[in-house]
Amino acid sequence: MNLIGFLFGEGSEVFLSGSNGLSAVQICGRWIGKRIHLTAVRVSALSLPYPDGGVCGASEIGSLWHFLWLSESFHKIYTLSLPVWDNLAAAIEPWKPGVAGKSKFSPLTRAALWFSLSFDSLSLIGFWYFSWWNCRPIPSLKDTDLVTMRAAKGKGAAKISKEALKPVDDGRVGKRKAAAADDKSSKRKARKEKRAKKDPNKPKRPPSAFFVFLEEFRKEFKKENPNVKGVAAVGKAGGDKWKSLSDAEKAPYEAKAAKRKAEYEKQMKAYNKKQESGADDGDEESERSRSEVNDEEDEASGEEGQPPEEEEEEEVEDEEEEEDDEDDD
DNA sequence: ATACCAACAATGGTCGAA
DNA sequence: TTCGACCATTGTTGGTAT
Repeated sequence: MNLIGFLFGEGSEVFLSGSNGLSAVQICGRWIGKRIHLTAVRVSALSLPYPDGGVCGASEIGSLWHFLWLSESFHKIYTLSLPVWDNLAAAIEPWKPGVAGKSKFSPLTRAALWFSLSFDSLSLIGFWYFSWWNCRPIPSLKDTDLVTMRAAKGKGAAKISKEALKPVDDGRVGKRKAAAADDKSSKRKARKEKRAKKDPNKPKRPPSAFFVFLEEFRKEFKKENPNVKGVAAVGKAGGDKWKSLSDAEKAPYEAKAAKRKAEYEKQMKAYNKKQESGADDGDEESERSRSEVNDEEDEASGEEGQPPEEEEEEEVEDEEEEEDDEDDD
């Protein structure tokens, strides 16, 4: 477990973050999302004042949490229902530091009390304590600050900014619309570059069940709406119709899609084989590929081709490196 | 190991750039 | 005139991040 960093809670939700910008973190084998992490960043970036004065950094909280973690009962905490928390909170309310006249114990005493409890109870109380502690409002910090903070860390800055600024309703449509609002020229450029290096011989991806359905739906739609020519309208209507279909109604399309997928995998197998043998030969490549184009169908149906004698890992690696370089842009 | 995200499959009219 | 991006949709895939 290397994620131990910082824990706090908010209502019934539980947040945990590593100290170094994890976008997804693991809690007892469960993965939680980036949104959670953002909130954690928000708090951890501020240094947390102890209720009794002094400042507690994320690493120190991490140590405390690490102890709690050792009890291996966090999963229980995570799944406990709210009433349990309410009861717990009420039970140790008098301990709450900062509540005038109610703080019976010094931090040291409190710690001793905690240690005297069973591990499970300790975890519960510890969790509640940190939750209460860290959930105070932070009105001065906005999502845009998170972007700045993350940008200062360098890696992953762009991603976080996107996430942070994403509208509450983050459906696919919104995402794509947001993307469309980006700098179009640069995007176009990037796409152009990518397409330029695309291999025209590479088999096209098979249609998903929805696309199989769309093939039929377009015909229907055309019949019913001969005047509507834009693809957007068909796409939208098709999407709506698809959502209204039952699983049983979708089944035949899914079956077709599965079939197409199987074909695609076959073709890809042949294609990859060809790529490998192409990389093998260097100068002979053009000659070979010419003959192989003719044999393509044969190859796709019956795999008789000889496997390459030696693996040309270097060449493959070079290709990968090139792609990586471009991706860096 | 897992989450997350962008790209990509098809379609045809429209528009801008070269 | 030609070429390519864009519009909209859902599901899948491959790559990347952690």
